[in-house]
Amino acid sequence: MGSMNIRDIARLSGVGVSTVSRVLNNHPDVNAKTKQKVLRVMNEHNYMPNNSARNLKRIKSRTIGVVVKGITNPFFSPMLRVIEGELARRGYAMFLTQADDFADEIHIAAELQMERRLEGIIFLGGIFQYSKERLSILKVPFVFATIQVSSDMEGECYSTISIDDTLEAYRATRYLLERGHRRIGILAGAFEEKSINRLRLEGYLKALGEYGIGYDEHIHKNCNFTYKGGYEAARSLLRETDVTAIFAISDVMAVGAMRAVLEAGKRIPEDIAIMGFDGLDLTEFTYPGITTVCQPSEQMALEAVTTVLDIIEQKGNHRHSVYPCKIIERGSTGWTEEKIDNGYKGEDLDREMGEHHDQGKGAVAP
Amino acid sequence: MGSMNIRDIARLSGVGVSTVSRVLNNHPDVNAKTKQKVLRVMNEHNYMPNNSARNLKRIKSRTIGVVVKGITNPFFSPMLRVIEGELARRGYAMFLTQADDFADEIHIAAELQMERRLEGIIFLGGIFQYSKERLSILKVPFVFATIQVSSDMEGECYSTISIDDTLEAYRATRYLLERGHRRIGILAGAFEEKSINRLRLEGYLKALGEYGIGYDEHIHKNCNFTYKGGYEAARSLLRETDVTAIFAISDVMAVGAMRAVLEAGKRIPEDIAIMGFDGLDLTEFTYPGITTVCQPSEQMALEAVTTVLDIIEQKGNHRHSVYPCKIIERGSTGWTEEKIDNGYKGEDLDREMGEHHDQGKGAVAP
DNA sequence: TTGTATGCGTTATCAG
DNA sequence: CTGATAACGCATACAA
Repeated sequence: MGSMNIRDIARLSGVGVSTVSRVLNNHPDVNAKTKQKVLRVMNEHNYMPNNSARNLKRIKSRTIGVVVKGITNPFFSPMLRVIEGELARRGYAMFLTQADDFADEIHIAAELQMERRLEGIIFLGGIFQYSKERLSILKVPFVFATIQVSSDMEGECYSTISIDDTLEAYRATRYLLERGHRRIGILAGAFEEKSINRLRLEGYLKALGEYGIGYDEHIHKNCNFTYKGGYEAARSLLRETDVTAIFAISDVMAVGAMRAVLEAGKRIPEDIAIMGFDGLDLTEFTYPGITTVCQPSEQMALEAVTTVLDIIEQKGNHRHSVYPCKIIERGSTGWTEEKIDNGYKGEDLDREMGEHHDQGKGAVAP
Repeated sequence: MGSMNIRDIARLSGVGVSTVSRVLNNHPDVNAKTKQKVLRVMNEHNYMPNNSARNLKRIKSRTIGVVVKGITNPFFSPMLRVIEGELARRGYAMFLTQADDFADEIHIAAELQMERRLEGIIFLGGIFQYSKERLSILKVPFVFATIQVSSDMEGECYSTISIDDTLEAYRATRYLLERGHRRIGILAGAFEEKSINRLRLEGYLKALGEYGIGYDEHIHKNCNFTYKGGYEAARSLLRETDVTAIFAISDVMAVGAMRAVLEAGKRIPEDIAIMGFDGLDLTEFTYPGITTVCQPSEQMALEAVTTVLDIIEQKGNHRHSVYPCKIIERGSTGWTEEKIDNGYKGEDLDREMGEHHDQGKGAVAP
């Protein structure tokens, strides 16, 4: 048992294979009694249909593929929960796949659409520019979430759900400028790179420009998106420059930067203010909390599902949604955080952002 | 094009289908020139072999399935990197699958072994007890990593790679006791539950017992494994009790607890000491750093691969490895952390733990 | 309502 | 080194 096939089940149940197949696929027109018998035999031998064979024949699967670039990125966790939930609500299954940092997510999606007979694809994260030819291998509707995609393909061939990285970085920088900061260090990736790095840097520069402040390469630290990257970049910023504020273009780096500042004996926000980006729940639980540009990630996840399913079900066309972020003010930029006795300080955030209580899940099993 | 099959390629290349198949699978005995021609045709029409069909026929796939319970758990990120790297080095592919919190990972694995013709399975996280019957549906060698598994099946039927949760929690608690703490609050799950919760709680109680201290339900806070869970539990601990130390059985909770303590105006470690568990890299970048029971997760990941491949390749038998943890001392329990001018404080840790620089990867794309 | 026969795209077997 | 052909396990059209 275990390596039973549909024919074995048919024989043992005294029916034909097509009847077994019908039971398997919940076809309506099969005698209730026959169905029970077949199900019992299946259970007794714990029969398990072969997915490869099914997918080989099947035309539609009511399955949406989700290709995540860097599945361990904490930013995606709540989004995945929302996507799976909403897909289930509308009667679709989610097939989740991880793409490594240097993997070709389009190729992965292309293989998947065939293998799993996907009816749609949602990309989370990934690169910025795809050629028309590359995208053309995708035969089912697809949407890019959380990235602004540019390609030479007609915009009507796919959807995007994103934020305006430049605008939001601009707003974050203005936030600091308006509170008197003039020397604002920035932790980001290389300037040349076409990516969120670039876009957010442009917003930063635009805001500075409005205050008559030019680009200063000394206070732009090029670092990777890790705690350690933020820590080291902030350290050299403190050692070599006279910044009064640090803008980290990801919350993870902001956490590392915070460590560097406190370790150096400086106060936050009195000596150095810190601004993050993304809205990870971790930023609410550092001390002080980190002011951050919060992306409405769960709304965006919902929109990704709605968009792709609407197209599949012919209820809509490809569209390009841009969501506004919200600066969540916390102690790292001088906001007075409510204290322990005033009740749970996170309630406001919860109300704004919807349920995201299980974010930042720790080691459950290890 | 795009929906070409092996027969089309064969026809266009002027060869037989089996030759195309040989090219596809890198068989040695195919004329170099023929091979080039076939490859060219494949490329021109960007042919993509159908995985379902391949898996339907194939006997072996040189693929190891990795079933992760809670893939967004930061504890697993570095392990996955190690597993994939080591598998690749030995010529195997990794097929990564996520299992939801309440999903049946054994069932998922069973489907997968058939669908992908897996040659072995590695479980990361998951439940504690499996029945013999349930495990019997797995036909290929499998190992459980990071959990102690108990089942009524013979121990020779699978491998385990784990830590001694009870012993390590005992050591952590002793560490606090030896530094003078007598009122040590603990953040953990329900006592009844058979899980790491239970095991770690037992270690905690054993250490207390050796100092003549009994169980006090008031200072055992039952909370989920999130920042928020740790935060809220620690808050009520501070409000209702007189603890001088808090032992969080996961680092994520320790971070939340730290916030609660600082927010309440208490000092760490002078007023309240904090001990974590797991060894997440985040604990190095809070301020103060969090003393934690560091699991050798990357070594364990390596051992998981070695074990399962050795069995597959008949070089070894199932074994049960238990790895010792190491208490990484940091500021949260009074350890004097090196300051910014003394060079990068993480170097020692790096040397001990091997390469894990890319842990805690943040928002790369969003 | 049920059974039979065919083919999905590939690999394995065997014969050349 | 290469080609023809029979499975793999299932879903579906069609026949009963």
